[in-house]
Amino acid sequence: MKLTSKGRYAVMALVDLARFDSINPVSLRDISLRQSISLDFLEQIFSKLKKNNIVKSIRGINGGYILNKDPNDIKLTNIFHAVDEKVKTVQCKKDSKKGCNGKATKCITHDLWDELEVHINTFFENKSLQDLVKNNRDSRV
Amino acid sequence: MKLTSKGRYAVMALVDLARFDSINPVSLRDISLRQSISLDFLEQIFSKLKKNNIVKSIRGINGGYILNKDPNDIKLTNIFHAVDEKVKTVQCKKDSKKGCNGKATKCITHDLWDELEVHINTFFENKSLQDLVKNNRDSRV
DNA sequence: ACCATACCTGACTAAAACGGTCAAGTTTAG
DNA sequence: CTAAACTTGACCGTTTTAGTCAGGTATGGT
Ligand code: FES
Ligand code: FES
Repeated sequence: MKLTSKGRYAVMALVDLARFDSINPVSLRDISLRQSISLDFLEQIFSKLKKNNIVKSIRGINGGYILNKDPNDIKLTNIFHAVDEKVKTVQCKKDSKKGCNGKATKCITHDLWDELEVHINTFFENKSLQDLVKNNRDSRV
Repeated sequence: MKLTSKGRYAVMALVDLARFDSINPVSLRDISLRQSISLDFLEQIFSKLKKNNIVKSIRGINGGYILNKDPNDIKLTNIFHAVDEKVKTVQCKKDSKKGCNGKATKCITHDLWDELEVHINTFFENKSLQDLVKNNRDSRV
């Protein structure tokens, strides 16, 4: 299971973006300053977000990024997937017939981790960017 | 968030132990062989489990470990806590007034991670060792 | 035309975490 | 008295993390 800074920052940056992009594109510099995230790191992250069609870029002066979809249609799952944070709790390869112990049968705890995986993914699938923006409406930076 | 081999092995080993400890203490050697876990690593893990009163040790020949509580009373939460796998999704210190960004206010995604933390912990609190043993009754190694 | 702004790309790296191993015990049953 | 099993703590190679650095390229405002 992975939940690292990359994923955390991705979500943070997108919430920021969603709140400010209504008028103009938002530059990474602004996000960097507002959220205290390294600019270089943000560029790395947004490169991936762009490849996954979550944001669009506008180059040149006054350029920046804008969302490529409705915030309601951007689920946390999508974001994590874009930045390669996989919620993977089982150790074995899902399709393989072998267990994580190298034996022919699944290990003694396989079902448990699988259940947990579903549990967590459900959480991420039910949360959209819009939900997060809504919760932050009153506490503007 | 952490979910590493140590936690996984701890659960795996305890399920194994729970299934075999009815008659005699179970030696780590046996668990090691049955579950394909390094013996040295198991010793490290069981040392912690013992400190947290989850298992008892019986020294000498024919010794081994036995559970220190009813399998129904051993929740996964307890196991993870014992081996220092903390389900910690927020980045900031909970009690601190400062956010993970160093600012005075909580970061824009703090509530989200907090909610996730509760979501996962609930899962672990509702699962006991007994539940896992039950599910493996039919598929004996 | 120019140039500042902002996106874009890839290589690089210090530090931490992971997944153990190794060594040197101590305790107890048989 | 000795072998089996627990006990403790140091150690370490590899991988991942969380960025940094260095150089681009595109574009629009003046
Ligand atoms: S996690 Fe799938 S076999 Fe162990
Ligand atoms: S996670 Fe608590 S302030 Fe960011």
